[in-house]
Amino acid sequence: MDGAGIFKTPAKPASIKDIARLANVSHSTVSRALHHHPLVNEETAERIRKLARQHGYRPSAAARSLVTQRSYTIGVVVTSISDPFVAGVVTGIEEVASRHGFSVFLANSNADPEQEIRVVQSFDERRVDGIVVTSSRVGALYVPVLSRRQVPIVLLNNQHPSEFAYSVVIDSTQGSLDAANHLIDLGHRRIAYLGDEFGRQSDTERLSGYREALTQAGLRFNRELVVHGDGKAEGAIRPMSQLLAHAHPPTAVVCYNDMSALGAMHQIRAAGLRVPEDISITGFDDLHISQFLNPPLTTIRQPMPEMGRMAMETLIALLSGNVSQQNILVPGSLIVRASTAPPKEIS
Amino acid sequence: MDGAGIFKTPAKPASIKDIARLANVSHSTVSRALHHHPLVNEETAERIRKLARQHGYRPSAAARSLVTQRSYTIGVVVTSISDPFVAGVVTGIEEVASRHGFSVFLANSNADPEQEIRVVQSFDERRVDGIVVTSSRVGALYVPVLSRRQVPIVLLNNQHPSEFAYSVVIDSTQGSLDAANHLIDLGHRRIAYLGDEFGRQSDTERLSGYREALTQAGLRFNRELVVHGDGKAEGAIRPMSQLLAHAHPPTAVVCYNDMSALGAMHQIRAAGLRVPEDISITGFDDLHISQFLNPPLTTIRQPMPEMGRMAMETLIALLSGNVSQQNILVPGSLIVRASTAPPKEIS
DNA sequence: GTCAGTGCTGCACACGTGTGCATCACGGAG
DNA sequence: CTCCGTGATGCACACGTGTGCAGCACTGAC
Repeated sequence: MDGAGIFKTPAKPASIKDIARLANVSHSTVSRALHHHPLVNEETAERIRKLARQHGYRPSAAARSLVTQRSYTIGVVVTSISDPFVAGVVTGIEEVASRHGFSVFLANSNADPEQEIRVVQSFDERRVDGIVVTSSRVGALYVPVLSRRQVPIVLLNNQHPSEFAYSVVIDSTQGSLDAANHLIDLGHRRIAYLGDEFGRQSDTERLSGYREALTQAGLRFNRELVVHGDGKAEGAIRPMSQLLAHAHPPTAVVCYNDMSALGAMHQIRAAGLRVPEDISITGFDDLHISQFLNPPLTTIRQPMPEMGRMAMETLIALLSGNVSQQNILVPGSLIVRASTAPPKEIS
Repeated sequence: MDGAGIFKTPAKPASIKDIARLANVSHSTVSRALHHHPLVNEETAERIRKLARQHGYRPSAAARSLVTQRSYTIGVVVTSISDPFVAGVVTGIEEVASRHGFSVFLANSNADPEQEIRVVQSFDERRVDGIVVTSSRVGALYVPVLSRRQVPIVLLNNQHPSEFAYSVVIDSTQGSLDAANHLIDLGHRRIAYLGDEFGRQSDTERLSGYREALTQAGLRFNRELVVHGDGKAEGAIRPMSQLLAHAHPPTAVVCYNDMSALGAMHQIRAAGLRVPEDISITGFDDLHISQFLNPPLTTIRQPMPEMGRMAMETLIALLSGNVSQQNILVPGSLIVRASTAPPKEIS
């Protein structure tokens, strides 16, 4: 917050002028030599480059970006990097960014609007060339920044889809429908949905996918079988025990994501029941750990790094002036594992 | 890699001179007004600040850092942000950094020396005020940067501890000793160690902690019960099946970390055995998911965000010229859960 | 009326880099 | 010898901000 205080002065790095002095030329010539400008004599250029190498000269990105009006940095806002889904996405973003010479600023918002404002302000001062936002719940805050400077913003699995032009989004509806259909195919008739009360857009879509599957199969939609957690494992405990306390508990649960599924399974075991013998469970994400769970989790895979890559590539396309597909809808894929099985009895 | 190409020019943000023109003063006065310099008339200062607010003026960090010789950025190098341990640490780092007005550059090295060099070079060009490195295997690469510029570097759970002055490290030896002692107290006599072939320093320490526990308990150390994975779940499959194929399989396994334990448990079940009835398992880290596993994992907790916070606070202390404790050894704590139990029979 | 003091403001430079334009040396053609 | 083209280099400015120092207007004391 303050950043003030007495600072120990580090050794000043070599500047372009230092190299120029050593080579007995002007700093312009050094600049051109390092950029392989054709107008510089090849011999002197090589001599300059050698000197620069020897003295470990690194051009100051700050000075350069001051004149070029381009920082070659992007800002990434996430709710929490501890969220494994987010981490997977950021991996993809960073990979593409680094390959194209961009550095990435990472900032957590903790889903706190005030913090999110501060983050955007700092990105603004840093003059980032673009911004990627994952799973934000406060999309509206970006409008001022977007309109004042023309910084391209790409939203990834955002909760306010219509607000912005560019986005990468998983097909939640279809994924959830696939998960529910899988359970129906196995013979389940009483299927619950365990959602995320904070997942404004995605929760709505996943709920409607689940609902559509029921409708298509001629099953009636039961409000009592819809409960909500917070998208985390611990948050699934209460809603799951709520389902278990029901007079006719479900034989299967479609969970908002893998972490919710993890918490749900934990609570099912705590109640002395087994997965999938007593209750089948599906997740959403296919986190790396999900295949190693006991039982391994049936889920809808989101290609997280790939989605991150797409977001960053969209950003780069925008920065290059290329027209880019505005809204990318990414299909999920059903991964069947051992957490789902036919129900014990016809209920 | 290139970063070149035709760029769409975004709207140029308001500069300090624009505000100066609007306020009919020189840019110096604007600068002073915004910094609440006492020599500026309070009325005009307020007028200037209002104008700046209205026009959404944000000072350019690049220009500022050019003259102040301070970027208020730090670089964080990690092997992979997808690693949940790393993500936990970065959360702590980012929290403290943001609170002190620092922005953080995040870069993955993928444990690739070449990539790590590129990362350090880019941090160098960005003139970061400090660097945090987590779990690096290639510490020696930082020496050139460290010596040329005087950029403070803090290493977190690094594998080359003696190379640098400042570090935050978990007490691996004691943690591993605690885990092994816990198993011995439960009555286990044939205890295996499943390590990480890449964890140069930490693996050595955890192995020696395990070994010391055996010695103290009067148990003989058996080379055949020491196997190595790669610190990831899938990497634990092969060494674990190796242990299971042994003529006298162990009744308990001390694992290098939670992810290895996850893979080991998976393989144990694949062999038709149960945890903890047939084999007890301990981990190291206490990842967020570990409490929700089936069975919940007994492990040594590393306070990941806290360690990240300590690393960043060390950095800030160094930047403020305060002397700081050079090497912080963080104690782990044994968390007993259901993956450990007394052995079935006396072996 | 002069002078010192005070309160405020602008000038001018610095930070490190990129680049349009002028300049310079040189060589060849007329 | 003059003229002009060519290849290489430097000058000078710009980018946006911070700051030492000079300078201004005004006030009050003598």
